[in-house]
Amino acid sequence: MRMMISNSSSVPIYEQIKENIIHQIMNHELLEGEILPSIRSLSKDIKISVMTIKKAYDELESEGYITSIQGKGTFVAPQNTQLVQEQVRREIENHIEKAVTLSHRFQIPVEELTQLIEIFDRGDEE
Amino acid sequence: MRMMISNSSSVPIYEQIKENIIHQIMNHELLEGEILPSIRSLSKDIKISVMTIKKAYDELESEGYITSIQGKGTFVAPQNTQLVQEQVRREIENHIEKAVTLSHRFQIPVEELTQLIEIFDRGDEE
DNA sequence: CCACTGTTATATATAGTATATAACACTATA
DNA sequence: TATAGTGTTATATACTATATATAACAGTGG
Repeated sequence: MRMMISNSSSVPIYEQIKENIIHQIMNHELLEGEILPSIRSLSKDIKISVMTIKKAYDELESEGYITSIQGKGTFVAPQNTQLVQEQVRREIENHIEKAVTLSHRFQIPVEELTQLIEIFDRGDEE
Repeated sequence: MRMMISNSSSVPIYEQIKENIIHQIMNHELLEGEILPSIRSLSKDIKISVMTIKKAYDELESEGYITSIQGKGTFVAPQNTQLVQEQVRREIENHIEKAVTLSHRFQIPVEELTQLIEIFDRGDEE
């Protein structure tokens, strides 16, 4: 499993692990039902304490991303696509709203925002 | 001075104070050269330890927002408008880029983003 | 001198983060 | 059934960030 951890970051290690896994689920690099590395193996792999991995997995489970089964392992939970879509829309709205608010505050024409969208829209497709 | 502090927030108090003052400077509610409340008076006012206020002011000073003069007080530093504009543009670009990336990842047409801009653009002017 | 500024230092408390270790419980399999 | 792998729970320890309280020091201005 791909997992980049910065030990010096101010972001807690368990948060980095969470973000990493959520990101992989969102990008379908991890699929529904797929098994995650066991707590102990991931612990050895990235040299992080078992308890820290456990904390990350616990929170991911309580947030509905994964499911742990004692004795078997930890698996990617079925995605509630509608819920995900709603969360994503909310996140997008937040970004746009903040951008617009900043434009107003500093008198930047909103046309520049639409231009930025076009630029990133092109530059982002691979 | 207007200052809302949430004691239960996960955001540190000194960070909340910083954000609050930066926001007021950005919105020209605090003007260049204007004097800020003294550390002790603000401490009494919002019932926060002197040292916490000091920490907030220290960081604001090292970030160039304010200037402290021993025995006199703490003042809003002259704004480097060009630098501010650049920072704002960078922040706006970040928001737009994230919104576009999410749209791509979840196959939401970017046209919806431009629509959102229009909506917030209208809704935001008072 | 006095009353207000900011500055520095010390001690203390609490919470979050991270580690190490151990024991327990469940599953699958040789 | 023994064993080796899972997750779970508990305990102790350490470090850091945050926040508080208190005190003393230093500069400004009336």
